[in-house]
Amino acid sequence: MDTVKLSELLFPHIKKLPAEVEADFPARNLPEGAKVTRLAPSPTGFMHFGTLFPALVNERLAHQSGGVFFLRIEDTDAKREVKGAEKDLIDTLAYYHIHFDEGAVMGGDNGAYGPYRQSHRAEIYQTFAKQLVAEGKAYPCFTTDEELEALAQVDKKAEIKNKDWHADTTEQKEAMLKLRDITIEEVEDHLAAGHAFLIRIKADGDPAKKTPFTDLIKGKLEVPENDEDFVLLKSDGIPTYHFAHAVDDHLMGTTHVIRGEEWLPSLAKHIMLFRYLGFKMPKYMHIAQLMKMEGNSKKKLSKRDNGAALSDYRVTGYAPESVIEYVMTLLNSNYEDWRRMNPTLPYSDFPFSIKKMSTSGALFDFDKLNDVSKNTVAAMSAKTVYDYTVDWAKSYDPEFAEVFGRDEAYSTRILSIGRGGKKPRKDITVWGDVKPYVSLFFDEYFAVIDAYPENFDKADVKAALTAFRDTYDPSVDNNAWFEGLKVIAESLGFAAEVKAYKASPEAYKGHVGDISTFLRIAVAGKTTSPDLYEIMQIIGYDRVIARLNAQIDTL
RNA sequence: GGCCUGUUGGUCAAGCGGCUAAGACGUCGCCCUCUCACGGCGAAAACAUGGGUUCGAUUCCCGUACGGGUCACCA
Repeated sequence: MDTVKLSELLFPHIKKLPAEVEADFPARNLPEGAKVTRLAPSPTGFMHFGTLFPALVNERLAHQSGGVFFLRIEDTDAKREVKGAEKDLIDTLAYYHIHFDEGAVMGGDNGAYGPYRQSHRAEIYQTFAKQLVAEGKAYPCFTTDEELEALAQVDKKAEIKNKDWHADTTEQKEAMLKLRDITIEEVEDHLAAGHAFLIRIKADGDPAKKTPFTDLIKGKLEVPENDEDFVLLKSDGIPTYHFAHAVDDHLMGTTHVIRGEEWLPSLAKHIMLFRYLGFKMPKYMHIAQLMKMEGNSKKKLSKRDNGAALSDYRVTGYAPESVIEYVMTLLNSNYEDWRRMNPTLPYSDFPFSIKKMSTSGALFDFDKLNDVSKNTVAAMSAKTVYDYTVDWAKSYDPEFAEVFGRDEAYSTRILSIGRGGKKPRKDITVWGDVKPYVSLFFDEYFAVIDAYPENFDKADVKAALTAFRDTYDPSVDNNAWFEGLKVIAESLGFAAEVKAYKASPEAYKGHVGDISTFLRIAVAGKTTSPDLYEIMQIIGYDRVIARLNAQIDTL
């Protein structure tokens, strides 16, 4: 068999030699230890939570080492491609502030190792495929799936669909092996008849033999050799994942391949490919999948699952920082300790360690995410929270966006209550929490929701509100203000100190805290609110008096 | 089913042959406190299982059980 002739027959249009292609992709000039990583998603669906894992690990490892992080779109399957998925991918990654040094950008490429969309690299793959055919390491296959299945008397598609796997029969194996025996004459006939063909690798492995392999996360593994003549080039001339991975990551100079552990079983194929092609293998890290609870068992978090779509987090109003922060806690077990020590540093200052990565899949935990988010938002400036909230509300609550965004200084002042310092308030988990929290500051939303406690005489409530109205001086400080409340309390037969009341409750009608509750209901509309003094300072004297009067009139 | 891989409290997770087996979230209790939100203290709660190896196993080895992944002209 003249394999060189065969390769010319199959790829007459490929004139370049592999060496010439190599010349177009020179080795990267990077300092010692710099890692080159990539995110290589396929545009077959919308970004989901799990995608953030490899994205962040790739990004951290590259940038932490002074290396390069690039985006490659693996659009090799036209059938499964989802319209808009690529845009969603690029937009979402930008929304989460995941920055690429090079790669696919909206409408084109940025970088010297492109094209970064695999659909645009057909000739590159074909150059290497041609070489493999010429070297007798790969061969054309004109047999269709249907013919193959008929030959082996199995319906592989049904098996896949029903998850009903059977060991390959000897008939199947023999049928597969026979495909290798195609002759030049047969190829010429097929080509003359215009038949489509695909390229298969001629596997020389023995699955009984194991190759030791070290994964940077999983540690030492045993990989059985590959004996499957898997497809390199599909009949449309576009490669499968395996072949594209080997060619691209070689040419693009990827030093570390970081991907989900679902790729582990394909490792044998990749080892074989790098060997056949004479490429040096990159280092591999297979990271565990994110799981969710389904009934009593863990399941892979898939695209359709509730909470899986990254866009959901945006809609619900989680800050991108919160989501990233949560992912970091899942990725590196010592991240939370570091965060406690460094509450204000950006997450990118964290010394990310491969060693601290979990080998098994974590279960998504909303409670934990919410807690992380609360802390993340609490550490933001009032201005940042304001900007995020208005921006979010514009899409999901336009009326509130208008009201809250009307006076930035005013709204920011509200958000400043209890912000900063050692023990900041943590009222906001998602942007949707802002509205109920701040509504009392806006006349369009203000309403007296809670009733006055029933164990008090309405007359006392009215007297307290009246006394406060008549003495309220917004110019005094918080302490003086509260002293004023105590005076009112005593004048109405309430204890000025809670302790005094508790010591002898029968001696008083109530205590100063009760007086403040009356006020709180009248001015804030409910029994729970941030610091009342601050509220009054912000809403202003006139509004305080108006609200008091409205209550005094109805009591 | 074959192959690969994993198993520490409800969840995440330290641990790397000798510990009263960290910590975080959640739950519960107490304290602080003019409400709320913080904050502080405390409680309940775990090494899947059976064999080895060893003076000694959560840690090393083998089996079992139970998870997970994968087995396409999908990635």
